[in-house]
Amino acid sequence: MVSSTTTTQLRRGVVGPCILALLSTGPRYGLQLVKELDRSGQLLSSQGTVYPLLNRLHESGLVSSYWEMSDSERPRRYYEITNEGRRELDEFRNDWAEFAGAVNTLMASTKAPSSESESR
Amino acid sequence: MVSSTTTTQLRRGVVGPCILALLSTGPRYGLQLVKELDRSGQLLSSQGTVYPLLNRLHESGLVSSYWEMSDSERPRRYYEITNEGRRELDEFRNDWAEFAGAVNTLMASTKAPSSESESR
DNA sequence: TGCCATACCTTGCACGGCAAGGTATCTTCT
DNA sequence: AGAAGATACCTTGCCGTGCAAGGTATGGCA
Repeated sequence: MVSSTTTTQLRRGVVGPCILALLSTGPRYGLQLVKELDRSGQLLSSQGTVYPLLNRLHESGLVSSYWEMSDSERPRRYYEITNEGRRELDEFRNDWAEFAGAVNTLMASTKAPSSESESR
Repeated sequence: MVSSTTTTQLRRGVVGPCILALLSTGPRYGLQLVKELDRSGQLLSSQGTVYPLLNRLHESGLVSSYWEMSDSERPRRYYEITNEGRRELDEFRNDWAEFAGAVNTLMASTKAPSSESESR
């Protein structure tokens, strides 16, 4: 609040699941995730978020990783979602839907009067 | 993540605006806000969130307050939204819509295949 | 040789929600 | 009268997470 970074606060607890979501469609390496998240709207602003996060996800067993050594490119560390990761992701989708629904409801129900015909 | 309190993280940056939203329909006192938020879904779990938050909102000039002394009831401190508070609230609504939209898009676009017909 | 881009990673800060604890007053029950 | 509970206020200290800033290494290109 007040701070310029309203969205930074909103991101809390969301970036991890977003990464899981991306990984659920296929493996990626760190920088790639940064770029994709960056492109997906306001979901990320720095590498300093992603690498520690990937470590945490790894330690929690939600993702696994492997190095890909090519002799023509930088070595890359790819991450893959695990089954447990998929379970977490599903759970998040539920939590998120419920939470966002609650916020939307509150925001809508307190909105300036125009022609209310609220249900609920 | 991993922690039992996924929603706690989601609440970050949202509770303040929710309070502003409630206040935008009329003044309330602390405990009342706690109860209303509690009832509005998963938006709050403790008084320890609300009172410090109200202080911050007050210091930032987003709300004002006055004491209501009744000889038949506990003294209550009522909070009212200020014009600046309304501005903040509007801004939040935009930020939130955009952010939630980004999350929803990502979550939807990575969802299990059933019969994709993505636009965008 | 120097420089940029790509890739990895760490450190320390700041912020906000939360549990736990604390005070005071009024009512109700025994 | 004394205890218990409800209602109202408030503070303190912890913890997780995102972020800026900084740091390393290697390949390509001029």
